[in-house]
Amino acid sequence: MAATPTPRGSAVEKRRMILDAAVRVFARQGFNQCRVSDIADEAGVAYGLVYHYFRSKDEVLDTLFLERWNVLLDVIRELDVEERPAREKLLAITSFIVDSYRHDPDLMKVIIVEVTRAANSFGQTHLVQIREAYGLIAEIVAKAQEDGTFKTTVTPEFAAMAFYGAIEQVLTGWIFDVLPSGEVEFEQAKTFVVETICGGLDAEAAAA
Amino acid sequence: MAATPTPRGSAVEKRRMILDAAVRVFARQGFNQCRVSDIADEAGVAYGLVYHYFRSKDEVLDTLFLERWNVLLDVIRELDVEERPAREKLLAITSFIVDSYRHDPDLMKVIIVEVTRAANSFGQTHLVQIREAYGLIAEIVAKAQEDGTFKTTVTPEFAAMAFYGAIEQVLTGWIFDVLPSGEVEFEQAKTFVVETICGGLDAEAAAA
DNA sequence: CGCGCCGTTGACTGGCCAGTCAACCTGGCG
DNA sequence: CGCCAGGTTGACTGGCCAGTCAACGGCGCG
Repeated sequence: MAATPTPRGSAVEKRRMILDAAVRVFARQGFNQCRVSDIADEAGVAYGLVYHYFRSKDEVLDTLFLERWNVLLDVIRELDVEERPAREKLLAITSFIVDSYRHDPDLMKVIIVEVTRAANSFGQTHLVQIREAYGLIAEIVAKAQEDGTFKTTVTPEFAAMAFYGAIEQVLTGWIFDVLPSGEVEFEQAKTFVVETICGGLDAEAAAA
Repeated sequence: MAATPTPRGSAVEKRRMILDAAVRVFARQGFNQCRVSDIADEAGVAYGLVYHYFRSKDEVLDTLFLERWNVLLDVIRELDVEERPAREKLLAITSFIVDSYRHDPDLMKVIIVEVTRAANSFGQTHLVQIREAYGLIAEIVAKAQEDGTFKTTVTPEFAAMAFYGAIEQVLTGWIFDVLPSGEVEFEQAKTFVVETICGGLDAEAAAA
C-alpha cells in the first residue's frame, strides 16, 4: 500500500525521497515501532539504499530534526537582532512554528514526539540545539524587561519555557486531535498564544 | 550494582518493589531502551516474577501512569466543585504537579517523557484520562470567564492547553537540567506559572 | 565496443529480548 | 510429619530487525 505521491523514477534525489518517506513512517508508527524496511517500502526503494545514504536509522531522524530546527534557530537569531517590540517577536516565532506545522504536520509531530521530549535518546543528543532556542527566546524577554515593556516578576529563562511550552502543547493538542485544527484554528492559535502569555488571562490586570 | 535501598526480604510487597524499581529504570534508561531483566535486577527479584504480577512490560508502565494520573484527576475534580477564585485553583493544580515532581522526579519524568507525549504508543492508550485533565482545567477557565474573572479573548480549551503546556515545559526543563532545580526554584515555579498565565508578561495590561 | 564506477538491490545473519514454563521453595494446615 | 498452594526462580526459545555484503546494471568514457 502506501500510495506514494512522489514522482516515481526520478533518480535525482533518492536521498530526499527516503527522508520524506521517513517522516511519514515515523509520524504514523513512531520511531521505535517502525522498521527500516517500512521506510524503504514507503520510499519505493530497496532496503540497502537507506544504508547507502545514512549510517543508521538514528541518523535519519537526526537529519530530519536538524534540517528543521536549524531553520527555526535562524529565524529566532535574525529576530533577536531586530528592533521590534518583544510581543511582535514572540508572535513571529509562534507564527513560524504554527506555519511549520501547517506546512508539514508529520515532520513537526516527529520532532515534538520523538526528539523534543525524548530525555533518554534524541533529546539528549540534540540538547545543545534545543537549549539554544530556549536561550534565544529568553534573551528576547530579557531585553523587553530591561526596556520596561515586560514586567520583571518572572525570570526570562522561565518565561521562555512557559512560552515555548504553550506553543508545543497546542501542537500536541492538534497531533492528538484533542484540539480542533484547520486554517482558522491555526491563525487563531498564533494570536491566542501571544495574547495568553503576554496579556494574561486575568480580566483586570494591575501590578500588585 | 543497583544498590536497592528497599528493605530486602520483605515478602509483603514484591509487586510494589517491582513498580518502584521500574520507575527508576524507566527514568534512567527510557522505556524502550531498557530490558525487563533490568527491572527485575533493580528490584532484586527474579525475572519471571515481573510476569507473575504484570501481563507485560507495557502493563508495568500503564500501572505507574494510571496510579499517579488518577490522583491528579481527583485533585482537579475536587477543585472544580469548590467555590474559589480561578487563579487559586490553577495555583493548586500547579502546586500539586510541582510537588509531585519534588516528591518523585523519576515518576514524573517517566509520565511526561513516555506517556504524555507518546502519540504513537502510551499517549494513545491513555488519551481518555489525559483528555479529561485538559477538559477539567478548561472548565475552571470557562467558569471564570462567565463570572468575569477571566477575559474571553481566548477559548477555555486553548487556555487550558497553554496553562498545562507551561507547567509541563518547566518540568521538562528540570528533567533535561536546562532550568535550575531545587526547593527554592520549585516554590518559585508555582507562582511563576500562574503569574505568567494569569497576569501575563506585559508591563501595562489593559483591555484592548 | 568494452570496461569500470557507483548507485542500487535484497537475501542473509547475528544478536537481542519479551515472554514462557517447568521446577523449586516455603509456610500453613490437616 | 506429609502434602498442597501459590509465590518465586531463571534457563530457554521464538521471532524480530538493524545492519552487512556480494552481486547487479546502466551510464559515461576511452
